[in-house]
Amino acid sequence: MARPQAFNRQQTLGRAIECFSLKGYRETSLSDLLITMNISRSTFYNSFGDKRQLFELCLHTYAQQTQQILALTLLNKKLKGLQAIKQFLQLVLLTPNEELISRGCLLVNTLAATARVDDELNQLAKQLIQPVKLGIIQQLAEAFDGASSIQYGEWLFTQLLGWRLQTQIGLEKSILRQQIDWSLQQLEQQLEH
Amino acid sequence: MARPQAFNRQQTLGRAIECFSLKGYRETSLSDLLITMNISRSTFYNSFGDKRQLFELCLHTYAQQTQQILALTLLNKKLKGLQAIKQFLQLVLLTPNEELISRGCLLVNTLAATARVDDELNQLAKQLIQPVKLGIIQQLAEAFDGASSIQYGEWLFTQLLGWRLQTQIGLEKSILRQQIDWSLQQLEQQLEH
DNA sequence: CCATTTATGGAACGATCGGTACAGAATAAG
DNA sequence: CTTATTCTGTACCGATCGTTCCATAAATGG
Repeated sequence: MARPQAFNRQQTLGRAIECFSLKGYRETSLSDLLITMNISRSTFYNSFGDKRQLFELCLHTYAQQTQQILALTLLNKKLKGLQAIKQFLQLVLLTPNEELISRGCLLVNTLAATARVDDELNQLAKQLIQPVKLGIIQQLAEAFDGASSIQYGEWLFTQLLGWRLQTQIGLEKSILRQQIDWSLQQLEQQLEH
Repeated sequence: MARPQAFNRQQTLGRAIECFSLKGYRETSLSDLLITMNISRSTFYNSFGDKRQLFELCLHTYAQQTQQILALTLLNKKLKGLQAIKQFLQLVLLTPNEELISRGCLLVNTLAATARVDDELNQLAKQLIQPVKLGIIQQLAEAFDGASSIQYGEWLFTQLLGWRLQTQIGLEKSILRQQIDWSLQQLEQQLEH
């Protein structure tokens, strides 16, 4: 009865996520988005509301994808304790796609960029990244008592933020892998005592 | 023979650093700067060139201040090895000034904000923060062999980036102190072996 | 053909950005 | 006083920003 939608919404949204991950919310102009998403100005506003609505949609979508990686590793139950965490970190930080690495994490980038600039987006990003921290803590709870798992989880989460920043700056992959191994090795030593 | 400069250049520059530390280079508008620095538009351009020149001056000035903290702790030689590093981290991350903490580090903020957006500023920030990493490595060299001190230094530097981001997001000071202690404790354990 | 919906292109909007130009008042030393 | 320099206020520039509107073409089903 009517003309069907010509573009793939999922794919177009993915391109927007790439765009925002590269430059962040403010630094990404509408022109950047239109070119990357390959749609017209009119179609953009008809299909995604406006720039901010699209960005929030990207945050939610990206967070959902991250949640899936969490489910594949931490909540898998096939990998035990620290081994699951190591695989999660490697999967998230050492993805074979070179661009994915240098592009950084949309949530962490947004956290850093919106602090004291855009409270609303900052709160949203903080909320959406919470499951990652909780997932790590929950996984650590298999090996440590409650207090320790929280402490070690927060400690690992801090390092995750640092690694995310390092990948953006261009730390060599081999060193990154080395650091991940070493950090988890420290936790393993705590297990033995 | 002529009218003297009315404003304190050092102090005005310090306010500009606060401004840029809060919002970053791009998000800080000229109006923000003029209000915070409390000078007129004309004086601004007469005394500091333009926005970018001022920002680069701020980066250099801030780096120099950081260098002084480095000199007071790491290069002091009164504090040995890990103890000096711990004091440096505490001094840099747990400064009593509440605003200083939540404001974050100008260099790290710039590193994160300019990646893939402004290569020139990114390179400059990367170059100016290098002495911090090297200082840590150099200090570690008192206790470890060359390869290990580099590895552990890079590891600590990554965590420094993470802690910087956490302070921006609002991690509790007590937890931050706890994490610093624990990370250095891990290094001490390496010493005993 | 008609109606409906999706697409596109272009023009224009107000706002803000960084930066410039200029006229004039203030403060110094000769 | 004159001269030199510093400051301020204001008006303006071109560029870019996100956004809205409108006219119109394209693709579907009845």
